[in-house]
Amino acid sequence: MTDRLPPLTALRAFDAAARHMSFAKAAAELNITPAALSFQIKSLEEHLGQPVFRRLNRAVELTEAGRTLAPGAADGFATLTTAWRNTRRLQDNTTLTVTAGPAFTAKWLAPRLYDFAQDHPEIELRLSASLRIMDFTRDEIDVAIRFGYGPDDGLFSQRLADEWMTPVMTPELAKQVKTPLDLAEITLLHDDSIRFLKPSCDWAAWFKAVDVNVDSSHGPRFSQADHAIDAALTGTGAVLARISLSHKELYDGRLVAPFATALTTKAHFRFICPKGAETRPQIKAFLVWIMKEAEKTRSFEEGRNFIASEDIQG
Amino acid sequence: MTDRLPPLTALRAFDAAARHMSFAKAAAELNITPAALSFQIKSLEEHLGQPVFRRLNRAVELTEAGRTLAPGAADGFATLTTAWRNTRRLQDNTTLTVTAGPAFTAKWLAPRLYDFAQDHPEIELRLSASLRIMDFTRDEIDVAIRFGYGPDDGLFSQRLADEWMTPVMTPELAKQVKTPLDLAEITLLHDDSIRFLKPSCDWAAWFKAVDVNVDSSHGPRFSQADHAIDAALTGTGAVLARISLSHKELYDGRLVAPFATALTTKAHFRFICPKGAETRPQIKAFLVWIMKEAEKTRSFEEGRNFIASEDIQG
DNA sequence: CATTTCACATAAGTATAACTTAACTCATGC
DNA sequence: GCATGAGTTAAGTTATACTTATGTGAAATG
Repeated sequence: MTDRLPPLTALRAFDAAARHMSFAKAAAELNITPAALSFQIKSLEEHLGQPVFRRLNRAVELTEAGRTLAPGAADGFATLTTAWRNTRRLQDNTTLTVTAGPAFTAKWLAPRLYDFAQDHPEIELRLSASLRIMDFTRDEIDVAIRFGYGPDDGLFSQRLADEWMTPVMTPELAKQVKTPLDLAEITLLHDDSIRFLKPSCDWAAWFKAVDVNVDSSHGPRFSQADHAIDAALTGTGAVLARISLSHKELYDGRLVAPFATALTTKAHFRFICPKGAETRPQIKAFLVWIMKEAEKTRSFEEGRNFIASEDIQG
Repeated sequence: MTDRLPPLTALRAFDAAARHMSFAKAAAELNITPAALSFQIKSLEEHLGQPVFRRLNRAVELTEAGRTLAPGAADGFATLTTAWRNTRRLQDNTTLTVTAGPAFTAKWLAPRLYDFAQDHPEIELRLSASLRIMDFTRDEIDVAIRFGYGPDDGLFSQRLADEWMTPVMTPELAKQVKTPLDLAEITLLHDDSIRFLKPSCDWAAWFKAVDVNVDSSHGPRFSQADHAIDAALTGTGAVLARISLSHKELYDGRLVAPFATALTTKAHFRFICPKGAETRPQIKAFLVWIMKEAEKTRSFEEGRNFIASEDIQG
């Protein structure tokens, strides 16, 4: 009565047979003859002490034991296959898969993609926009860009930029807005994507920071930061925008940030990859490039009156 | 550049070596000589195209490739081992592991355990009380008893008893309670564990059913049904109890249900096991026994005035 | 109703992967 | 300076995995 695993080839043969529900197809998948596969199954059944397949005339069906074993076997081999493929992928220094949130992808990465391609024509950059936390072991991801607090234990983590927020709008709209109080007369766009931040960084906090009393509860709300900025780009209203996401638009002059007062947050963007992976050529190249780009964002910090969001509520 | 798996024995050798961080210990685990294990690792590295271990003088450490592969390999083999063990367990007809919620375990299964042991001394029954939905493939569970709506697709499912609810209390307390209105004078105990039921089955619903106006918002609240019943057993107050959980106490006379009006729900208790497993001797015996016991509960249905909870709100 | 066909089982033999024993390397520690 | 510990390598053996060839039984075919 050993609980140790049976011969692994037999288990793999069973997995293939159970997935195809056919010995012949399973044998084809494994590049062996049906006879060999038949023996493997038989061997497995001897180890188990009972059959896993019921042999019908022109088909096979799983016994209860087979049904018990099949899902776990499929799952186990799928895990092994994925891990193996991801390990092999390390040798591929021509592609780099980066995951980031939809907003950062749209407003930060995508506009700079061309720059990166110019600097590193040998690297094929793939973007995977998702809020889901990716698993480097399971998903085919090399690098993640994440916004929040950290720390990321067991991973290589590099702080890219502190985040701060200030009202932005189109230059046309800005003509109507000379003082913070004037914001009460125009539409306020709300970015709900950062509601998870502990000292909240919304319009209410900003108005407190400039010490004016404006009801900021009205106006459209956006669950994704980039949509709020897109709305502001149409001239609809002003949005309290994260600098990292609006930097490109500010630089190009399509948006302006007329007020010096900015809210700082403890959250920041981080570059994350598995420990040790930061030395792989394409990851190193990407890190160097993104750090350089993040540094450029600092130009807008000049002349700002920074107020920490955590100092406001007290 | 094949993405097919390397020799599985080599992968398993790597898994053991990575877990122990020692070739010698890994070899001991696999009952092979260190030399054999060394070859396995070498073979894996040849298949991969790069080393997975860095050989130091008196130790080994994982390379980046090794670190990428190790978690997936460990996970994969753990899955396979679990699946295999669970399949082997099918041949064990002497134990039976049943999972149910804490309340059902405490108030229904536990008091009847002795009966089952009397009927089936050859079966060792194990109870696993947990609200967590168990996975028959992963956890060492044969049978689950679940309360709710179903359906349970892909599983064998047998409805055990419809659930209905009526006020219960100690006989002493019941002397003070002649009409539903009298309930306003005593403490009402609230069972919050069934708040997930769609037409709610709380005191408010029951008072509506008997058409009296009593404020039922006060009184202690219990997140677990058995705790509410335990409180009622001390004479603290009355609880709107699920019949299945209070049946034993009603039968023994420690609680009474003075009112005919009862709320029926669409939820019910179900016996669940993997499809086909219902024919295994100990599972079949348990099913027959639990059905018989559930049938006994029906004796309290006589003379009740059943009102469906979904008819009340309208 | 005989015949073909399909899907798997079995027998016998072979290739190869897995393993063992034994000798080797090379730093570490007493 | 010699034993020790951890891993490597070489040579040879065993057992596993696989192949070819043939067998079986029931369903499909015409």
